[in-house]
Amino acid sequence: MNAERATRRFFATDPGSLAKKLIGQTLVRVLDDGTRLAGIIVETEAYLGQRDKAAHSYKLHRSARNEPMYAPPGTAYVYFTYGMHHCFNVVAGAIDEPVAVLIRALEPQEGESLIRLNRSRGDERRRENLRISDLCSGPGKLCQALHIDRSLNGVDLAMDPRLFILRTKTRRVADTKLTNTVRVGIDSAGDWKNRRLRWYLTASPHVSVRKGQNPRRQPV
DNA sequence: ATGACGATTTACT
DNA sequence: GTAAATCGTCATA
Repeated sequence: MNAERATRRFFATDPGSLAKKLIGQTLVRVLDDGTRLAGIIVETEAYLGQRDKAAHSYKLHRSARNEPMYAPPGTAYVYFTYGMHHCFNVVAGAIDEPVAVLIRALEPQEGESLIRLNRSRGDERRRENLRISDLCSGPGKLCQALHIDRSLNGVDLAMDPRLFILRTKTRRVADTKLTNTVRVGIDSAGDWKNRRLRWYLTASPHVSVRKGQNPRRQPV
């Protein structure tokens, strides 16, 4: 209802603002066979570029890996980490300004059965036991769930048929429904690890980690 | 050429 | 709580 594909203009803002705007919007992945997988974005983190010690683009570092961060806003930056996981970012700001928003968690919306299969690694027992809140509750999990890998690195989210953001124009999640806290997994970022550049939908059970709470012990 | 490490996830003690 | 899995990237030589 009243949903439109996000255009370049939507992404052309500072990463903190985009991180907040993205909460509540829908991430859509269309597979080559036309299958559609989607989820509502419930958790994001902003990476501020040149001055941000936790960003891949700290001090304007530029390499083959993070090249998409220098591309126009609305570009996908997908990278491979820990030898086994992918992370998906939305490039923000302006061209040659390497800032981005990491998408950290989704509430599954379309294609749950295939998402469940993607997350089960061929283990039927595991597929049955996965809770809905385990499907996309982390940056690596949601990439595995929606088949997002380096083949989508650098694509234009405003134009590419395989990956885009569906934006509900008349709705926007109120700040009062969001928790704003420190980013996850950036322990070596010095004082930047204390900056509150992470946002999540406070009431959502699909968030990756909560302050002082082990996600594995969350009730169904 | 080599070694350390990572914007993570999972299983296990 | 701790540790393993697993490999591309980066800094150093």
